[in-house]
Amino acid sequence: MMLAPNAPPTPMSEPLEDYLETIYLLVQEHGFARVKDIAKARGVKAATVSIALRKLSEAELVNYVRREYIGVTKKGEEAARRILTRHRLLTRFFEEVLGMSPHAAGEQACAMEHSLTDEAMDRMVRFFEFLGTCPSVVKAFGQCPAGARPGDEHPCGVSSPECARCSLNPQEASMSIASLKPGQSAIVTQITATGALRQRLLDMGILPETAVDVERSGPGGHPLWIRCQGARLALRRAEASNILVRRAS
Amino acid sequence: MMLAPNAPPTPMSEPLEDYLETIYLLVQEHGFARVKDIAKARGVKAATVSIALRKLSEAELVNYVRREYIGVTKKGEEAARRILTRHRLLTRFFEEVLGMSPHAAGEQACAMEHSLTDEAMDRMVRFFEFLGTCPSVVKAFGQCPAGARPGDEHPCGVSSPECARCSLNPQEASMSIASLKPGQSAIVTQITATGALRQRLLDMGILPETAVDVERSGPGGHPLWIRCQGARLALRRAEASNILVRRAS
DNA sequence: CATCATCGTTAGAGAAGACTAACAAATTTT
DNA sequence: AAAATTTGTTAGTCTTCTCTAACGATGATG
Repeated sequence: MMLAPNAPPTPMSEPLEDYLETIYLLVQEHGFARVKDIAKARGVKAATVSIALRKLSEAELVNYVRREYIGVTKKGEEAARRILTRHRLLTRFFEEVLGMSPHAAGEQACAMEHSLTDEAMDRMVRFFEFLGTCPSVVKAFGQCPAGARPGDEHPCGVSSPECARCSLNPQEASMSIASLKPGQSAIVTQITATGALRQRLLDMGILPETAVDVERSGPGGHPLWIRCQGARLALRRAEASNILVRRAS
Repeated sequence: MMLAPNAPPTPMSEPLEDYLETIYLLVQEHGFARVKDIAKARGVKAATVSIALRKLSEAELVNYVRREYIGVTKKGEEAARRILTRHRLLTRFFEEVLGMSPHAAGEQACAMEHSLTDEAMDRMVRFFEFLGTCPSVVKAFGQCPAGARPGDEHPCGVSSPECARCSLNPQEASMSIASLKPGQSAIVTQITATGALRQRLLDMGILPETAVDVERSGPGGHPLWIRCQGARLALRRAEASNILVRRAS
């Protein structure tokens, strides 16, 4: 299976990863990124950002000529999305599973996003895939009163009829993204790929419960263009068939 | 409620926290800690450890005279146990919940232990308390084949008879550690305390599924001495009654 | 068009953490 | 007891990230 060789990303320092992430987000949100805004977002002085930009530029992660437009390169975009995906995944864990506030969950995710290994990320995604099809688990946890003592009445008996996976029409449930038509939207439910391909798809931001829009879908060997988390991605059909979705409701 | 004022621990840098943690573990394991061993454990040169020791000493976290015995102060022990408890908690999550190998789980925990907030820790402990009484959840996740597709046959329907909490004899299930006799051992199942007391108990290493041994248990107002994770702790009865245990099997 | 405010850059400094090299102290061998 | 090895310390250097201060460049305004 011919794949982009999954270039071992040059190890980047945490601050630099943060700058790259910030720049990516600013460009996505406002169409441009200024030194001043980056500095404000990261809580540092402009001078510090200037230096960081030079380093990111040397590493070919951002396109940038002194005093001019700041853009993220192809390579930089990949790295930024990699971090951002980890951020999203961790935030969801702290928010949806542990029940923290969006703000606290985001802060916690920020602190941990740099050190989440590929393996841990993979497992966490599987956990979400599992929870997504058996949501009664998290529900039971959420309803379980915090201070409850053993023996207390509480709703921990979850029954399988609630299990979305079991009660789903298999035809509908196992739809792959490759079977969608241009213009259609869907929600990722599961990534069935394994190994390097799985990691690559995850790094691109394809996580369970992520919205994807199909933009172009050629027949046969043509790639599938999708939008996911604000970015355009091209997938081969062999890759796309490993992404299961449900139609957006 | 008169409590140790829960001194806002002087913010310590990550490397220093790591040194302190290492020293604590070495002392606990071998009875002493040498510069050489600390350096080896942390993967740095002895010279670097020397400097770190001076800083830890200035912060009154370790007792240490040049070229002499290296010991951890009371204050240092508290800080070390705080980190170590986070380490244990995260390791358990990656190992028991996500199913990673002990080694990979430990590495991942190491990287994250410094940034786990009090709130996230609290919520995570609650999650474990929940899982401890409803183990079928993790079991179902573990058995759910990784690549399974929706519609596949799989064991996600967990029934409440498996719920330990529901089927436990309430009398036995809600035993507090305060009701144990000297010499008896038990496993923590739940910490019912809230707020600062809860945080303090957690920081001392009292987590669900942790073994505790009662050493001395005076009647009435006398404190309860327990061993937990290799350390001796003195608890007031009011504190101890907030720790629920089951007898060690 | 001249002036002024804003924005970005450079230069210089400082803290933290690590390293190497040289040296001092302690322990073990011979 | 002397020599050799091991262990720990100090001094000096390097890198990374941050800051302040001073200085250009850009663009808006009177």
